[in-house]
Amino acid sequence: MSDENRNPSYYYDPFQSSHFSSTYNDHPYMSFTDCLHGSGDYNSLATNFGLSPSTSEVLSSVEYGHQKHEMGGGSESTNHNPATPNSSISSSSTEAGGEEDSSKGRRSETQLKESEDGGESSKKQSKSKKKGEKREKEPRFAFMTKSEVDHLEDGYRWRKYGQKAVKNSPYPRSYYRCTTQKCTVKKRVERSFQDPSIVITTYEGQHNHPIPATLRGSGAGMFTTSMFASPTTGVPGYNNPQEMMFQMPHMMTTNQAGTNFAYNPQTLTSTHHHHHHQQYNQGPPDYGLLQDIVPSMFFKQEP
DNA sequence: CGTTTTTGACCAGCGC
DNA sequence: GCGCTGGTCAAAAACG
Repeated sequence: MSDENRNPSYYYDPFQSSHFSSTYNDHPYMSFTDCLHGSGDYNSLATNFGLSPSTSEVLSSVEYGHQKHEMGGGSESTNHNPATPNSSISSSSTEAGGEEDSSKGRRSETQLKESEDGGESSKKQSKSKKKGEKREKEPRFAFMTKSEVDHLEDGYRWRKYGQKAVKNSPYPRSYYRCTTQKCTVKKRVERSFQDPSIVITTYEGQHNHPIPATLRGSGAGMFTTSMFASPTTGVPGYNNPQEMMFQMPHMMTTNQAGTNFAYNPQTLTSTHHHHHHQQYNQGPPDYGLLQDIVPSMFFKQEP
């Protein structure tokens, strides 16, 4: 049931409201139209990105788990004039229940606390990781999308392994896992508790396998993206979600030829062009959609 | 019949 | 230590 209600709403809401306030757990959250916690890795990110647009529009995204860039000067004065008045989303955000949560300036330690079993309890069959080997905190990446469907289609196969209710939110959060056995990538999907039209997708980990050739020429998953190297320079300690946000795009931050705000869906289909043998993380990778999408919302201003 | 979803139980971390 | 919250497991159900 539930066919793919592709409801591509092209809404662009670059930092409109700037008061980021909540902190979900330790994950920095953003306000309505802004962003929220993020995670994931570049590969998956890009890959996933490739398909998101087809289903809906990405509003913003965040990534952390790698090195930290100090953007400084972020300044919360996001009064950057919404270039697009259509940001209907934000309009409602004005009140939307007036829930801004306690904007506790708590520092968000973006750490994936996943400690494994503490001590060998009696049970604990599955997961034979008892070697004191801690779970590695893999990078995560999250982005917001305006979509009617919770689960966005990407080129990968996911198996839902859990669902939990989100506090203060009528919408539950779903946990997915890549069906590929070697793949440890997890995906978390939830709908914004303030803007039901927005879904928040969070990827965690990186795919160690190619995208299943399930979708035939549908325009999904064409990014093999092995670009972007992951420096992993220690764990970041963001203080403000803002910082985090600006950080995420650091991959394309390099300069992005001029922050073009054009997020043409067509880019999607015309991405497979450069098919050389250079599959290394180095070199000028084609950012593909990322270039179109991300920058538009992340670079509201220039340093 | 294999696979995915559903769903409650379970577990780990944090705050009190 | 207890209770809350978030995340995962796993058995059964649902799905193809």
